[in-house]
Amino acid sequence: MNTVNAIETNDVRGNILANGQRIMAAKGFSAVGLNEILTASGVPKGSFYHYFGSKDAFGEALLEAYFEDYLAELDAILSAPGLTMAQRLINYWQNWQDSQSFCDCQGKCLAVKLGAEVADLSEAMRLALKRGTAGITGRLAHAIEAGMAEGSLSVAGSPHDIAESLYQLWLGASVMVKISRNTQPFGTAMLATRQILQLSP
Amino acid sequence: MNTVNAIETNDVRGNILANGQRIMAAKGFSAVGLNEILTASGVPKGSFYHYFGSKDAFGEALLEAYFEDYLAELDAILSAPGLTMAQRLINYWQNWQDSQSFCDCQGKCLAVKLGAEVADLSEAMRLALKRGTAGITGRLAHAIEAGMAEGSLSVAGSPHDIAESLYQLWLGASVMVKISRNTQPFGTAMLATRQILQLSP
DNA sequence: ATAGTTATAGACGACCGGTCTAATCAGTGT
DNA sequence: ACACTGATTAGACCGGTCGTCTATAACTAT
Repeated sequence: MNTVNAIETNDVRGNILANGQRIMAAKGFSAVGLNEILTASGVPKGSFYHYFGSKDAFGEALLEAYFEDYLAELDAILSAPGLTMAQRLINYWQNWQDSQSFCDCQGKCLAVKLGAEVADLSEAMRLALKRGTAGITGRLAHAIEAGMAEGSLSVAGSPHDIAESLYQLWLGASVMVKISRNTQPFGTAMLATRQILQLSP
Repeated sequence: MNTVNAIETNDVRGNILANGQRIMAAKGFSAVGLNEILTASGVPKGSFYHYFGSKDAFGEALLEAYFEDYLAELDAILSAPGLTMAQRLINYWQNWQDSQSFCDCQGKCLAVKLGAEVADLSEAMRLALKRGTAGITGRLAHAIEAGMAEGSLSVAGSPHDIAESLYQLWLGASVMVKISRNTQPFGTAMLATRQILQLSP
């Protein structure tokens, strides 16, 4: 017990998580076997249960690692210097659009890909998703509030409700992009977003 | 070849589809084996491949049957007598809300449950989803147009764009309901919907 | 009744899933 | 150099997967 949490993100563990994130963002949770992730990581099958208690626990860790990075990037976008809050928010959604348009519209957002599939499957993963998405909408709500204070945008209703509706909108738009294999849904989502934030189209 | 499409919806075939719909709406596509559906239907395994070519083809038939019923119900709601178009549209989303709040928020909408999971997995199922959702947004767009014509609502932008954004919003709200196990996201989605349709909250 | 088609029945194969135990490795203190 | 300890790996294990295949049953039509 000399290294309680010394190098918490062990090289191997982090590698498995990174590969799992990439592969499951493309194929889903149930459709992917541990074998695929482990061979892609160059890690033997037997090692898995040394790092994770089960596939469920692995999924939970996966989501937690994902949201940690995601929220860090969101924080960076929402505190970019020299911009109004309205511009920062638009940049966030612009960034969303870009990160979901890769390679046959497969995208890499785990909330989009795994949300509906996993919420009814694993309580641990559901709660990880709940924490992560709550972190996102909370930050968006603060940003909207700040934008109202500085006068760069205005909304009808509570900032938190608006933040949640906008997140729902973009979540749904991402699903539609997957279904239609076309980024056009992001266009209409952006129009609706600008309308709700009362920005010029 | 005496019964080309005589009793198209054979009792057995329809039974398999109905049970598959129920089970997959709860557990997803990849996580459910044919065995579970067939034993639930009281149909032996061997019969399956008489009615469906593969699990993929079954999924496609499942989605087609689902959207057929869905669109019929949507048509009924959007032509209910003695109501304005605005009221009919609100009824549609009220109905959506009710049909997704059952039993631990598992819902029964296959577009919500299977959309993200299946779009990257099977081209046939993806196209079935695309056709079905296009049917929904198309009807919503017409309804919005009619509502504008009769003066019961008004929107900023093209009715079709608005219809798509509203559908995206409710799709995302349904995912969030699954994640949070709470119907509150439907509340904010309804607020945003009324705002976009410029109806009194 | 009989021939021919349609549907049911379920065993079977090849494979892959997650899980667990036993062996191996690496590193430390002496 | 060596035993000891914990971290890591290897692979067996059992159950379930989809899909196939043959044999039987139920109809239909002549």
